[in-house]
Amino acid sequence: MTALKRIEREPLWDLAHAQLRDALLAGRFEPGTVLTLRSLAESFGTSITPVRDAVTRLVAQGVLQQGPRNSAIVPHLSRRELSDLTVVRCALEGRAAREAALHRHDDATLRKLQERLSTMQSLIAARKLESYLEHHRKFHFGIYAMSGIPLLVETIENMWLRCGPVLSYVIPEYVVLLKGWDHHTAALKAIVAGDADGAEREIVADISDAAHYLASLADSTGQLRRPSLVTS
Amino acid sequence: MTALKRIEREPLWDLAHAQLRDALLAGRFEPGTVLTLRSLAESFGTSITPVRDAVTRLVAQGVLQQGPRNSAIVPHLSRRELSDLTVVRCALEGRAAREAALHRHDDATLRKLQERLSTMQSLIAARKLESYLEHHRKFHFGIYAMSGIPLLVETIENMWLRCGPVLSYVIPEYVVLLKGWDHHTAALKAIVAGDADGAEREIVADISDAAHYLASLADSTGQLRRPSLVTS
DNA sequence: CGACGATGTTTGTTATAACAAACAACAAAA
DNA sequence: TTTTGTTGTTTGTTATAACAAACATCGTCG
Repeated sequence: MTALKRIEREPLWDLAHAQLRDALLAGRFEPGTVLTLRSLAESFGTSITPVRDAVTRLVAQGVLQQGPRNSAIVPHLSRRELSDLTVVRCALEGRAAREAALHRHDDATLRKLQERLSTMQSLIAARKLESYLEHHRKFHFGIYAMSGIPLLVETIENMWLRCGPVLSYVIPEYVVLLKGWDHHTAALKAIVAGDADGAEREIVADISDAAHYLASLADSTGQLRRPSLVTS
Repeated sequence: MTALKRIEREPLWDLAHAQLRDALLAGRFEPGTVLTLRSLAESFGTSITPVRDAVTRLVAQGVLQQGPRNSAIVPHLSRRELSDLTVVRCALEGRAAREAALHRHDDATLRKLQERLSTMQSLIAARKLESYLEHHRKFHFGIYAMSGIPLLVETIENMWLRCGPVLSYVIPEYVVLLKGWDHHTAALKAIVAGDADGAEREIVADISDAAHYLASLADSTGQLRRPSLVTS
């Protein structure tokens, strides 16, 4: 058999899962929207079976909330839930930064992160905020990957998914207002220096500051909503 | 409307999910076993559709590992994975204990935990180790619930599910060998006293000690296996 | 005797239909 | 006008069948 094909084709529900996940993370669904299986199936051009698998998986991950009749609704994020999320994220991501600082790393990976950091700063200066988000995410997870603990990275990713929409439409204006990159450079510097306490402190400060800014935007009911949403 | 019926009937896949979850946690499946949808469906007396939902959910939670052809296999736990699990658990559960110590609590809940603690000690003395496990779990989660952060409790529960089988057949003989209840009483005492540092330290020590004991039981390949399993 | 290939079986994937519960709309009665 | 009962629609749930890929079995050829 000459076939080295290694087909490794992905199932339909995996595609649906990825698409839904990205849409949620990008904030393309209004919080409170009920996602019906048949409408999703129609938009994907498949049967309801694959989208049911995808939605089941997303609900299990906590990305989607399950409504009254086991319907999947894209979750609102209250100030309280954001606060809880912040506690868990600080524990997890702070620990990841600490573990990263305790290891010795290749120069290549360190240089890559530093390059990303400088491109992030130039993106801020140029007000290219759409592409900043992606770099922001990759910088954080680049640090977390340096912990060498896949389970930790996976759990952190789960938490990001839960607060994804809120981050997506608030971080850009936050980062241009504040001096947010401060903690990023400090954290990376601490990791390079092997300063575990400093790395954890800076990452926790980065998360806490952003969360504090977000919490100040909540309305009277404690709900966090998209501030402007200038739909093109 | 006289109807107070509150039907609240659970779907079949929810029952299958709960049964599988409990079986995993109790260690009734040998690690490495492939769970086929049709055989599970037959044992549950249902179609494959509900069990597919349940398995999908368990895989999404990381409780089950997905094998080569997207088949679900009950995961082996290597020494390395146990180590990673321990890091995450310490970060999470230590934080939960810390948060619990920072709050003021009802006397009722505190007394309930203390009662559970004394029954645990008497169970150890009487060598009733099967029922000890359940109390052990409820004591820990009783503390974590006192953090007042449901997301934190939920995430911790997820981690317990991942190492469930190993704990189930090792903890009993561990707890009778060592003076394991020491950390439990110390942690609860610290929480009552509002000593956040002490509460975190004791819970972390409890987890670390048990993990260290488990790691010493790994075979040459780094796999953790059921030590004796005296099947009745 | 050993290796290669055909064939049947197993197993996850997907589509479809039938079903039940919940919601919405409308009409009729108090 | 308000309330109530009925009906039609929506939507998640479950079963079943068809399908494709992977694995096992076994026969045939070298």
